[in-house]
Order: sequence, then structure tokens, then C-alpha cells
Amino acid sequence: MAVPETCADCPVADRAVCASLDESDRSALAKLGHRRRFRRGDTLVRADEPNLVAATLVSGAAKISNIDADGVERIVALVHPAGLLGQCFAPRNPHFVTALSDGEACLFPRDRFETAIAAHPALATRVLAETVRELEESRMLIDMIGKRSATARVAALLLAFARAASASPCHDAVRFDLPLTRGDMAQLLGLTIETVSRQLVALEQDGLIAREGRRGIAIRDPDALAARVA
Amino acid sequence: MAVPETCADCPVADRAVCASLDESDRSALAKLGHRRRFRRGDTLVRADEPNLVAATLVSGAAKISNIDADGVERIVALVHPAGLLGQCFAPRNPHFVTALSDGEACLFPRDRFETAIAAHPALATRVLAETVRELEESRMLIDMIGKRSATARVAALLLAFARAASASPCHDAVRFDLPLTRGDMAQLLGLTIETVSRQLVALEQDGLIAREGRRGIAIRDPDALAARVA
DNA sequence: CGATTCTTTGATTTCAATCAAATTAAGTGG
DNA sequence: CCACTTAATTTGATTGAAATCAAAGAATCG
Repeated sequence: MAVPETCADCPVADRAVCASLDESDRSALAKLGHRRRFRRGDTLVRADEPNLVAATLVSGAAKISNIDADGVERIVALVHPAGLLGQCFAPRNPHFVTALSDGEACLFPRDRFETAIAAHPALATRVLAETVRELEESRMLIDMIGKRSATARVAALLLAFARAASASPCHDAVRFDLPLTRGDMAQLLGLTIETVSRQLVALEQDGLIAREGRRGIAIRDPDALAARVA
Repeated sequence: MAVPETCADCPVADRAVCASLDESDRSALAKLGHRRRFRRGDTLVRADEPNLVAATLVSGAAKISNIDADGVERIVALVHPAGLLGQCFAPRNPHFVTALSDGEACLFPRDRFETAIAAHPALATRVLAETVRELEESRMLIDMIGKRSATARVAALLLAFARAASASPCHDAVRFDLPLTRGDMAQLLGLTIETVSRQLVALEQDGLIAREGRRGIAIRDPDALAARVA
């Protein structure tokens, strides 16, 4: 599982929080950590267990979720490459983290990572900025989930994915693959699988999107789609 | 409006992020800021306007909310004393911040506050810890909103308020005042005012809570209430 | 190619939204 | 301090959208 930890070949070396460190500090941090591959469906972090690792997602995608007493899962966040996995300052993991696709993460012992934060203001600032970004995303998700109609939620989610799938921040992707199954989308939006499926069918019939296979989505009329978010 | 900024009489001096600074650094920061009183209903921060201030809530309560094109408000977070108002690193305010009660805030120019963060690792760490806490609360809110039934959402909200109202973190308050109107509760939970009202009546009729006037709540059967959260 | 998972489709029920109005509380100014 | 205005809450009747129940149709994987 373990891979030689080289920042040189790290695809997110320039975007991850490590980028705030200079060469020597970074290699010192790199010595503490290691890269680890995972496969779709793997549980990367288990809620309520001792919180031992802080990690950066190098490639792939992951979901952060709660599972309540009844076994009902509720997704509270998605993590994309360069995002942080695991929560600093928490003695136990507050959530489950599950891989949505095959990928790779760069893991550090949490205590060492926190020590590094305290020692390197630039790293602390960068982690803070990333956390603020996550907070903002979380609040956007609240906004999305809180929409009254199922159509509005699904439309908002599609637009959010279109935004995330685009390389540039100013314009959205027109075609992309859904990173989630219908079931995951339903859990994220607080809907059922059937309702999500029906909404996608309805949006296609209205000509706002085209579905291409199970996962593929092409947005045909972004403005009309945005109008449904109301 | 402005009040002489003295940390000596600040009720949250020990809990707010400023507590991480030593005497001299803190008084330096204090010189940059000032305390400001506000009244229930005041808009403290307006979305889309230039983000000029970072602030600590000294007393009172506030809501962070979005207002979409249709004028529909959606509450994405609540702020309690010692909590942070405003978002670092954002050129514009992402949300509205509105006072839920009369209170007081300690304001700093955002750029100076960010400079202080970069210069003082202890402050950065403290602000990071606070932001992580807010992120965690945001995710708990997502979990709450995502519950299928209205009863579960209202019950979860009551328990969250009971927890917030308690001084000690280990046990919940039995009696407390709702910090929100029915309308605000509805916006927070993604329900209507009528539904929230009906759920409260139903919970009282079932003997799980007692209502005392408009705002007062006494929790009669915490376990049964928790069971409804499922 | 069989087994499993994921997705779509259909019929029905249920819970919360909506529409409408009465009631209670809270200010406001005389 | 009281009548009056205004806002907040409760209550009722009805509608509607999504959940649920049930099953068929694709896709994926050994």
C-alpha cells in the first residue's frame, strides 16, 4: 500500500496546504507522512475511533458522512484532490470518510501535523484558508439541501458538480461525470433514490440536460437549470 | 455606538480567539478594534459588500444567512458569544449576519486581523480551532436538516439548543429560551412556520416538552425526545 | 454467463406545504 | 395605564409533492 513519498511527483503539490512550506520544511514534513492508495468504497476514516491522521487527498474523491443509530447514512461533505481529510484538534474522528473512487492520499500523524501548524505560521494560514473554504462549501450545501423542492435541489447539485468539474473557476463544465451514485446523491440532498432518478428524467425530458449513460451529464440549458434552483 | 475597547471588562476575554495572545500583543490588537453595540434585528454584515471587518461576538446572538433572488432567507449558521463574525480571506461577504438579540461585538479591520494571524502562530492556531469548530457545527446542522421527518428536525433542534444553553458541555439544559422565532426555526430547518408550530404542539401533547410562554421550553423527557430524532 | 448492484418505472400513501383565519403577545403613543 | 396597531403564533381545511412499496430493466463483476 505504502508508496515512496515524493512531493516531486505529487499532482497537487502546488495546490495542497504543503505548498506554503519552503523546500526544507516540506521535506521534513514529507518524512513524517506517506502516500497511500485506496480503492472505491474503502473506508478511510471511521467515526468515533481515535483521530490519528491528518491527510491531503492527492487524487480521487471521497465523501464525509455520518451514520446514525438506525444505520442511515447522511453525507455532510465531499472532498476533492488537494482537500483535507480528517479534522485537526479532534481527539476522535467525528465522521466517516469513504472513497468514492480509486485514489491516493498523503497521510501524516495528526499530532505531528498539528505541531507543524503551530511552528509554521504560513502552514497555519494555509490550513486556515482551506478550512474556511470547507466551511463556505458546507454552508453552500446547507443552502442547497434547504431548498423546498426536489427539482431545485437536484438542479443545484448538478450546477455544483458542473462548477467542480471545470478546471477554471469562472465558467462551468458543460459535460461531466457524476461523482456520486443516485443513492449518494439522495443521501446528500435528503431525498430518496427514486426521487433523484425521476428528477433527472424530468430535467432531461424538459431539455435542460442530457444523460449519457449512468454517470454522464451534459448541460444543455444552464440558465434554465439555474432558474429551477429557485 | 463605539465603546472604549477594554479587554478587561470583556465577558469573553478568556474564551475568544484573542485569549491566545499575550498581554502586549493583545493590547496592540485591541487598539485596532472597537466594541460596538447592536440591537435585535440589526444587519451586522451585508452579503456581497466588500468584506472589511472580522469580529468577535461579545454578547447576544446572531444568525448567518443567505437571501436568494426570490427574497427567501436561509439560515446557515448561528453565532454565540466568543464566536467569530465575518469570514477571513474573502474579498466580499458571503452571507448576511443579523442580530437575533441586542448585544455587542468587537470589530477589527479584516486586513489587520489577517496580518495578526500571519504574525502570531498562537492566534492562527486558535482561529483555526474555532473555524474547525464552526465547520463541525455546520456539518451537524446538515445532519439535522437532512432528517426526513419534521418531528426529527424539530426534536434535533431543541436538543441542540438545550446543549448550547447549558453552561457545562457534559449535560444539557432542561429549561431554556428559544433564541429563534418560529419563522427563523423554520428557515433553519427547511420547514414552514406552521409545521414548526404544529410539531412543538405535538411534542408538548406527547409530554416530551412543556412550552412556557412563547420562547420558553422545558424538556420533560430527553430520551424520548432523542428517540424522535431518528 | 450468472449474480449482484444500480437505476428506472409504476401505483399508492402520507406528511408537510399551502391557503385562510383566529388568537395571542408586544409595542406605541395618547 | 389603556386602547390601538403590529407582529408572532396557533389552528383548521385542503392540496400536492415526495416517500413508500413493489418490481422490472440496465450495467458491472467475478
